[in-house]
Amino acid sequence: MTETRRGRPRKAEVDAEVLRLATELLLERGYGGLSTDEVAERAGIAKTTLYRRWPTKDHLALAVVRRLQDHDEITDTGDIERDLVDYMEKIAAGLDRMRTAGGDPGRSAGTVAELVAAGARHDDVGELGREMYARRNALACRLIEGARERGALRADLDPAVLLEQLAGALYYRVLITGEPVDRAYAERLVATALRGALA
Amino acid sequence: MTETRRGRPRKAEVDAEVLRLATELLLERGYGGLSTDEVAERAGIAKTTLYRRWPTKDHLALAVVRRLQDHDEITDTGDIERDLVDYMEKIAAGLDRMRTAGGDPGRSAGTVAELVAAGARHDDVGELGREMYARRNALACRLIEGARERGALRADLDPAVLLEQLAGALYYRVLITGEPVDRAYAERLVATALRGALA
DNA sequence: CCCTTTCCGCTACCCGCGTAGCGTATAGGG
DNA sequence: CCCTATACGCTACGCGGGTAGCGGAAAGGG
Repeated sequence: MTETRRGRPRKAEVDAEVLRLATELLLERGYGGLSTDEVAERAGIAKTTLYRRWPTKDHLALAVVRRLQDHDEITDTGDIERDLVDYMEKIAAGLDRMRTAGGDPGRSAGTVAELVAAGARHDDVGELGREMYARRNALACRLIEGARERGALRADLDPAVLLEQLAGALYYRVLITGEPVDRAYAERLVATALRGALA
Repeated sequence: MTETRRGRPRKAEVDAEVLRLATELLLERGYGGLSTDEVAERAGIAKTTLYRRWPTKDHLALAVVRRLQDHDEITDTGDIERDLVDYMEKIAAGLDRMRTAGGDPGRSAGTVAELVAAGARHDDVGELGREMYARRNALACRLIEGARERGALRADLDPAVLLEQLAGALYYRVLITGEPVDRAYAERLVATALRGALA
């Protein structure tokens, strides 16, 4: 399984140090303030060395964000409404984690939007991003299916559609309208989705 | 009301011609393929003349898209479910209108994502974009409120939340998961949102 | 011990966005 | 008729992302 390494091995410290510096710049100054030239210079390496590891700035930025997001878990209390509200809040907190230093809470649109665009520019970046979502959504899907099996939710409910309604509304607010996402909104959102709109 | 113009007036044909060329490039090659240098050269004007009218490439691209999108109307048949499905399809069609030439239908993520990012980069671009959405959503809100007043929808329903659920799910698919949006999906989505998830 | 492979740092370069500064053209206002 | 404000075209430049090509360094394999 372990591929035999040929040729001169990479300096191991470089990856960690570059990610550290890139994280610092991204969180401090936002996506536009993250410069590959500056990261390379501060890390004391040649730009070409950086580009050998991350073929574009977009790849580097995604790597940074992945490290910031890899902590999510989902709690299952048996109260589906409460669990979904918690899940929404966790997503919002994750988005908030990549807002610019000094920026208003709930206003992380810049970096998120740039990453979405990055995913559209490079297939592999988009694929990696989608994997992040897929893993998280798989957990949430199980949550919903559990509730459905014990009779709390409609038998014909498609968990994916419900999740898209909920997470979609969140992202719509963050990316498009720019309105903040707080717990009060998460509660209204989940309540509306669960109870439906029909009289 | 009409401000008296001082100084040399702008050449009127330039605006139309630049928008024409920019539209062509944007639809043909996508956001990255739209180059201010090339537009200016093809239009036979100096780059500075272009930048006097649109202060950044992002502003120019938004102007192009606004022209492409200004046709939307909403039909009110009295059947709220059908009207909402139609509305979802109109949004999807609008997104599709700015996909790259030769690209798969439903795969307009690139340009849309870049525009969202552009809105985050420049406050005024974001504001203009939000105005586009606000106008369209105001119409849809009236549709929903009409249905609510005649008793078809819950009295305590917040129209804005319902709209965010629906449009949000659409954009979530287009921007994040990259899955296509067709009429079948619109129907499932609206049905789930209206009937709710609870058993 | 050489050979190949990969990495590294360096310099030099292209491209696209956006700006600065200049001389000139063209309008309205006194 | 001049004055001022604005537009225009031009050249030159700065910045950031990304690539090409070189000489040299560090590993494994025959």
